[in-house]
Amino acid sequence: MEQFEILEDLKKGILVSELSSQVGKDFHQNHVKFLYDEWRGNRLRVERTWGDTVNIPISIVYSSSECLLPDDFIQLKAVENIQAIKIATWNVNSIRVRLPLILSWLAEQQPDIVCLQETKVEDFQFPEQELRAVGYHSVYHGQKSYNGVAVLSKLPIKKVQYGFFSGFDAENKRLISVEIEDINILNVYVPQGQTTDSPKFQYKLEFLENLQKEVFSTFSTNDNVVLLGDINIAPDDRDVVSPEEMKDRVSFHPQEHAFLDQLKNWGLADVYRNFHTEDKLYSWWDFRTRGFEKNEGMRIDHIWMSKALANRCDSCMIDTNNRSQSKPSDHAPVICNVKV
DNA sequence: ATGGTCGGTGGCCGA
Repeated sequence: MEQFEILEDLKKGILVSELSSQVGKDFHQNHVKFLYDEWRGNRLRVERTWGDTVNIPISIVYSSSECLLPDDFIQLKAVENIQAIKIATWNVNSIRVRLPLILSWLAEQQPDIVCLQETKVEDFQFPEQELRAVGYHSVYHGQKSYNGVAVLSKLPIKKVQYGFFSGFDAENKRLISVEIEDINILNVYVPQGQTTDSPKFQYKLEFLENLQKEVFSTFSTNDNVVLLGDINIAPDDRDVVSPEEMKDRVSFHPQEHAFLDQLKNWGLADVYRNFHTEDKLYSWWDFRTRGFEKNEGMRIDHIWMSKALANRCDSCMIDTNNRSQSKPSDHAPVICNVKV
């Protein structure tokens, strides 16, 4: 995306006219949209000097009636001013139905980065305008009816990777990766798997193998890596209602646990467990059995972080509040805080 | 409780 190329100039600070002539004829909608997003989100400083006689620049706060002028000096606010980055993951089970709940949740929680799964919309139907109006950039990778992943961010998104680097499973939109600040995030919706005797379970295992390859071959253990999303695996006995009943079943199968062990061995940590060690703390509850009312569910939505990042993470919680509101998702958001 | 409830689609599927 073209706007990433102007980030360095914007960090140093530049006149709108200079930026425009530097970029040349490619200075079009994308750049302008990006600048206004940053300004609206209070991440862009706009200094205006009126005429030649009065040389004291005035800081212009965004409003819907304001425009950027050629003589405005603009600068992205320094990263040092941000003390922490709040990152969330949430399987929303249709972004169209969930949008009102998502908007009220964004206003309440003010996360910096939100990774969504099961958006269930094609890209042309993604509610980009509504999210931009409340200060979020979005990148999305969707399809009709099923799957679909997206990342919302208050901070500029430096790079986007749609799907697997290898091209695996291109027809299912279950993975989107982004680079924001110094953090590489892989947002994934792992296949559910149905039952262990189903071909869908074989697909799940194949998907996990490819996901592992994606992480291990793209990054080194020293990189700031976050693998998060609807992982569709309950890691241990504490994460299901009955370990005995779940033994060898889908979402609790030894082959799925082997995948999580490999993540651990490579150097990733399920950060939720750094802060909460009790059992029966779930992130998903079955609609059909009215699981939420009985607190019968599974903890299948996780945030896995490489060592350096996990050390910067000072909290992680499952936000069950909005699960009690009208039209909830069957998943609750998982939110963590990463110090800068 | 081997059902139940959601969401999306198009005349049943996936979770």
